[in-house]
Amino acid sequence: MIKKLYKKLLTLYGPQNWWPVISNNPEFEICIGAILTQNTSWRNVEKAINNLYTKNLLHPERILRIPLEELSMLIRSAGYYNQKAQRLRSFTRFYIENSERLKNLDVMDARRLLLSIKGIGRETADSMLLYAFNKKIFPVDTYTSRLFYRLGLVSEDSKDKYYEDMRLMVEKELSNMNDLKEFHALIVMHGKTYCKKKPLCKTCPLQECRTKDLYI
DNA sequence: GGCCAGGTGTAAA
DNA sequence: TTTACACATGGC
Repeated sequence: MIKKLYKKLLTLYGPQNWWPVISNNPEFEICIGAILTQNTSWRNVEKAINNLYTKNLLHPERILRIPLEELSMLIRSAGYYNQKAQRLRSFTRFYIENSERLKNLDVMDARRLLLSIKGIGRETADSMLLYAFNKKIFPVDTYTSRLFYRLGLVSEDSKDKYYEDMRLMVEKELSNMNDLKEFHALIVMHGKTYCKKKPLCKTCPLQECRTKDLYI
């Protein structure tokens, strides 16, 4: 089922080639982006990342050197800027100390480590692990939860409640790293296009969805 | 002008 | 253990 859905989305939208980066420091930039995009549209995040890039701040040591208030203003467009500036800091401090160790750890050990940082929840941790550290894990986001519910794969649209179930469903069927990256990106693309909170089912190209009564 | 976006932490029930 | 709320800008 998952694999079929993946193929379908791939045919519909083509490879997404996530995660988009602009600096020569993808690993750190992706982690920063993962924090900034928490409950925020990527469009708003891009502006913030561009600001950081322009000021040459997409480096752990540099980003720690500017005043917190200045950092907040640079990422203003990404929303929750006071909170996120603090989160960027605490993550970066962790990153400087642990990034090398992270690379050598088993996925789940690395995950536990990331989750111990304040401001890094499951989705953010899993996004970092997959896209920045190239570890095989599937990040479940709001679009995944919504789509899986509408497909009847989970009994309600609750990301928190079924996070691990949905993650494992995917990891069970997709073992290739690139497939995991693409699938997550494709779900977001499809979500932004059709599978919105106010669904565009009439025109949604996913037959498997349209035939379900649940897909409302 | 309201709704929503690639969530997370905390406090109350 | 679940639920409610704070955090906040910008596009449609």
